[in-house]
Parts: sequence; structure tokens; C-alpha cells
Amino acid sequence: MGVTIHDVARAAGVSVASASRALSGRRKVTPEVAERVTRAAAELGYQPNAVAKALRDRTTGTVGMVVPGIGNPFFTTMVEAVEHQLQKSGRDLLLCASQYTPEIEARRLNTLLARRVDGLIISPCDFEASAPAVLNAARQVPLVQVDRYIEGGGADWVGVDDDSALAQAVDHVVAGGARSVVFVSSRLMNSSARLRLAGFQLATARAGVDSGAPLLGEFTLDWGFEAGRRLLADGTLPDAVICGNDEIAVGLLRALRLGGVRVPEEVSVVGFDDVGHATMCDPPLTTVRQPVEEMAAEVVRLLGQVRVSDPRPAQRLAIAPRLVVRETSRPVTSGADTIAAAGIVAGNGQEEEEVA
Amino acid sequence: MGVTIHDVARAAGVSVASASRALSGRRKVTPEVAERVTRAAAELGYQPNAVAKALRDRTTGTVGMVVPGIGNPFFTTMVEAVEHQLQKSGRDLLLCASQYTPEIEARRLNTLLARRVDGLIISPCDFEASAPAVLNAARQVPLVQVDRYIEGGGADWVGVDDDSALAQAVDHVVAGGARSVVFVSSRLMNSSARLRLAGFQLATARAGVDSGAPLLGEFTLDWGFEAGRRLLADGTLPDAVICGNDEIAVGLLRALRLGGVRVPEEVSVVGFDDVGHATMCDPPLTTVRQPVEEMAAEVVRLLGQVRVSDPRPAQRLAIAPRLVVRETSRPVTSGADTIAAAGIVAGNGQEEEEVA
DNA sequence: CTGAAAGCGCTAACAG
DNA sequence: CTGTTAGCGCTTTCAG
Repeated sequence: MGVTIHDVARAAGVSVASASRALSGRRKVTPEVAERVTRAAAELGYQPNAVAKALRDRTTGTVGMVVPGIGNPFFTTMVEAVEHQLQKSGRDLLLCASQYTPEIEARRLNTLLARRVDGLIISPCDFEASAPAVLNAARQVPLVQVDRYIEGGGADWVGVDDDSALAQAVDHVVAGGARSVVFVSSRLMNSSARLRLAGFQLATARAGVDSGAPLLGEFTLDWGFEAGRRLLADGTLPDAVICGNDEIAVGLLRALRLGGVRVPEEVSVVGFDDVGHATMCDPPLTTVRQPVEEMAAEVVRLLGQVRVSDPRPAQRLAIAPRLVVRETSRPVTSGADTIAAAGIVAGNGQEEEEVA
Repeated sequence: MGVTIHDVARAAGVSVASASRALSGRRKVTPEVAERVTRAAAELGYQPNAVAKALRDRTTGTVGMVVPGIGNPFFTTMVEAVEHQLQKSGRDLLLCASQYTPEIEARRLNTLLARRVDGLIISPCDFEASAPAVLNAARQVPLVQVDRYIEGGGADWVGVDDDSALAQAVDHVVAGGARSVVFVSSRLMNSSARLRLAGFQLATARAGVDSGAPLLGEFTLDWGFEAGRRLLADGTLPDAVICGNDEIAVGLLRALRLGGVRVPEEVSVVGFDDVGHATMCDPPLTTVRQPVEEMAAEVVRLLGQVRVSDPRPAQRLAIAPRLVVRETSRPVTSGADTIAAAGIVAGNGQEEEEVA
């Protein structure tokens, strides 16, 4: 360690200024100087100190990202997509997990801020409890929320159009003949859980089908399994179950199979996310696919537009998802298949709305 | 942004030195000064600039970690465990994925080095191709490898004792009556794949059972599924299949079920890792559990002992794993169960060996 | 085109 | 106990 630009300059017989210019290429130097500096740097194994550069430039080339947990395949997929987008502009990602805990989340935001990230991407773990820390961070640095958001609309957000998603899911099972459908999801402590439940209720009301009390727990395999057991214990199974994410769906599927229930003959199951193991579970899962790459692209695009000094109204970008039909849902019966087809087509657009 | 310690000092009517001392508490100041500084800092919303501190201290309080991919649950589990350990000493983790590509890996190592991380934890994606970049990094900063390592033993490593692991797995299925067993794993481009295959061959030879040609592809669900199809296509199934990781095992299980093969009645299946969905697949997977928390603890302990300036011989720490018997393997028959029991007991120790 | 020098924000001597 | 000052490594005016 420890070879600085001074060492390079000395070895090349020029001033540090020239060395800096030659190395960065941001200003003209004689070809000969350029050559000497480049060689000296190579010979000494010079590696620029990004910390010093950051201090001087007041910018780190770094974006912080905070997600609830990296155990959830949806978030890891999103992280990879964001990293991929950032790479295009040569920036790096600092990744943190809040472990679904607002206190840890706040601490993570603060250390990211202390490290002077140029921007922040966050999926706040709690609709209410995350708000103060997120708002505070948004005041210091460009920030955009992804997937989940905090109450009050104080910061930009990119996510999926949950109303469209649930409408597609509900219409699809209804087209398959379902008359009763229940929703298994997470408790309402984050925006996704709220929006999806609302979308579900809207869609079932409009379709005029029977929706029992929703089963609300966590976005986990375990909860899906547990919910499946409860459904079985109830004695009277619904025609279809729509799940808040794929983890839940896979757990539920397993409980159902253990209970001797045939899917999709006796009950249809629809998931949400289409990341990870949806194609490999048994039977392959019908699910709503989140347009993760698109979302990631929008997130970094938005991040580049945010100006902390001159705030504009917060933007919300809800990208319409697409239902992917596999084998856990009954095939469409009768002429109703036009509905499902329409749902798929409608899912390709993109909506933009502004929020007060 | 932009409230510095100078602002705080001025507001408190003291020098920057006193402000710094009061804030850090690393030196005595009058209670009154302490009080005034603290209040000024709070009122101004002062947030120390970690970049400046890092430049001054020549240490960032940051450890970089590079794993092949965060899509693999084993690595995410390991990352979480490492983060957890690091937190105890107040350090932060900078996480990068090499995407199983040596070039990306090398680039990631360099930006981490440029950002002056205090240490590096890496699971090199390729046994050979990763070596130059890893060795170069190890020359600049304390570095410990985890799970995978590069050829030549030039850097510390913490991992699992694959010989013990495979011996336990093989002895277990043999105790259940298996006479032929095949190994499904990854191609040999990383150390884990090599060690596990070697361990498998050793164990089957010692047990005197028939091991066909190993099926080597990738550490993925898809490969497991594909391998299952090939086994089925062969017409003659082995009594047991041992897999290089759980992803493979889950994919294999699915192919087998689709092919109408009953597990474990017709063939036993054993996985490796015991992270993620091993308990939730159907039937629950018998697998070798990696002691992830222990490994993470050893990694950060070792990291604190490495001195770049005064290198000591590279250490290798192979922690013995434990076989977790669930429902994809046949129960032990006859008196042979003493073997399996011995395997489990032997698996609780910890071995340390030094490498040339 | 090149060099000298200032300064990013912070902490640790070094005096007082 | 407190203040002044140097300097971490870098880039960028500002003169020449």
C-alpha cells in the first residue's frame, strides 16, 4: 500500500498536477509527459485513493441501497438489476439489509449518509415506522423508494401496479371458474401488503366473487405453509387462493399437497413476483411477474433527476406487471378466455401519476 | 449537506479541536464544553463526514466481501452471518457479486481496494482464474477466503471439511442399504466442487460401494433437474444420489417425482448446505449442514490476525459439518446404524491444519 | 502546457 | 484542559 500520486510524479519527473492531469486525461499534457506518467504509475503499481478523491470532489461515485432482507429472492433479484443499471454509469452499490427492523434501517441509512453516498435507493420495511429516517435521508441526498414506500408520499417511488396485478390474477382464476377466492399475504405493515390487499378487494368486488377474510401473516414460506394448514383445518376450501408473493405460494402448495388436495383441480393457486423458484416448484406456479429490470432502470433514471436543493413534487411510477400462467391454476373455461387475454395485453403499458 | 465540525465549533464558541474531542469523547474536556458542543451539534444536525475521517485515519471501518452470486441462498446466508459478526466490532460490509466471472471479480476487488477497505472476504469463483487478482489483493490488505479458495494456498481460508461431509453422507445412505450411489455436482472450476468430488470418491471407495461416473454441471436447480432426467433416461437408477448442494438436490427431486420415482423408497437423495428451502421441499431434504455462523465467526477472527506487512504461513480452517437426516433418505437398517451415529458424533469437532 | 498552492473535513501532535 | 496547526491524497484554480 501507500504509493501516492506524489510518488508517481516524482518518478516521472513532473509535478503532481501534471501527473493528475495525465492520469485522469481530463486536461491536455504533452504526449511525452503522458507517456512517462503512465509508465511510472504502472511500474509503481499506483492505485488512486478513492477516499481522497471523494473528499476532494465531494462525491463518491457510490449509491447506497437498503432492502429489508437479502433472504428474499425478490430483493436479491432487484439488487442485481440495480447493480447492473448502476454499472452503466460506473457507479458502485453499497448494499445494506435492514432485517425488517426500522431501527436497524435508520442506522444503516445514517452510516450510508456518513459515507457520503451520492444517492439512496430504499425499500422501507415499515409503512409508518420507516418514515422519519427515510424523509430525513431524502433531505440530504437524492433518494428513491422501490417496491415498498412510506406513508405520506414525501419521496419518489417506483413499483408495480398492484391494482392491475391483482385484477389480472383475480380475473384469471374467475375465468377458470372460481367463485370463491381467498387472499394470503403479509400483515399490513408495509405498502405492498396494503396495496395488494386493496387491489384484491377491488378486483373481487368487481368480479362479483366471494372473498373470505384474508389470511395475513408474513411474506415467507413458513407463513404460506401455516396458512395452507388453516385453510385445510377450516374444512371448506375456496376455489382459488391468491398469494402476496411466491414464497407464500410455495409454502401453501406444500401444505395443500400434504393435505391431499389436488392443485389446480380442486383449488387454483396464484403467486406474486415470479422470481426464484416459481418455475421449479411442483406444479410450476402461475404468478404475476414483476418487471424487475424495468423497475431498476426507472429507479436509477429517477435518481439522476432528483435535486435535493430544488425539490419537485414526488413522483410515483407504477409499472404494470404481467400474469404468467403455468400449472397451478385451472385453464380458462368457456368464452371467458377473452378476459384473461385482455388482462395480459393490458399489462404491457406503463402508467405514471403524480402525487400531492 | 455541509455542516462541518467547524460550524459546530463556532456555534459552541470553542475550537475545532475541542469540538472533535467532545464529540469523540476520546479526550477529556470540561463538562460545560462537552455540553455546549453536544447541543450545538444536535441543533445544527451535524453528521460527521466518514470520508474525511477515513482519509485522516487511514482506515475506513469497512470490510469488503465478494461472493460469486447473491442468487445462491448459501452465499446470502453467509453474507448475513458475516455482517452479523462484523457488527459486533462496529464495522460495515461492502458487498459485491462477481457473477461467477473472474473478470468482474477482479474489477470488484480493485474498486474495493481503491475505496480502502480495511479487509477483504472472498469466495473466489474460479480455482485458477481467480488466483492472480486474489493474491494481488491479499498483498495490500488482510484477506480471508471463505467456502471456495484459489489454488496454491497463498491466502487464508475458512470452509467446511468436505471429506467429513461426504463420508457422513455416503456412510448414511450405505447404512440405509444403498449399494450404488452417484454424485451430482458442479464442474470442477472451483475448490468446493473438487473437494467434494474427492471426498465422495474416497468415501465410496472406503465403503466399498459402486459409484458410477459423477454428473457434473452447475450448482443450480436447473442442473439438478437435468441430471435427474439423465438418470431416468439411463434406465438404471442408483440406490442413492448425493448432491453437491441443495439447489441441485431440489431440482433432482422434482425430476425424479415427475418420472414417477418414489423417494426415498426407490432412491435416497442427500443434499449439501442446509440453507434456504431444504426443510420445505417435498419430502424434506436430508442434507449436510454447513456451520455458517461458526464459519463467519472464524473468518472475521482470522481477518483480525492477518498482517500484510508480516505474513505468516497461510491458515486453513476446515470446520466439520453435521448430517441432518430428514425424509429423502432411507432409514438405517440392521446393525449398520452405529456407523451413521459415529459419523454424526465425529462431525462435531473442529480441525485446524497448516498449509505449506 | 506546466507547477505551486489551496483546501475538501477531520484528528493528533504540540504548545500553552 | 484548550487552541493552533499540520497533513491524510487528491484535483483544480491561478499564475507563469
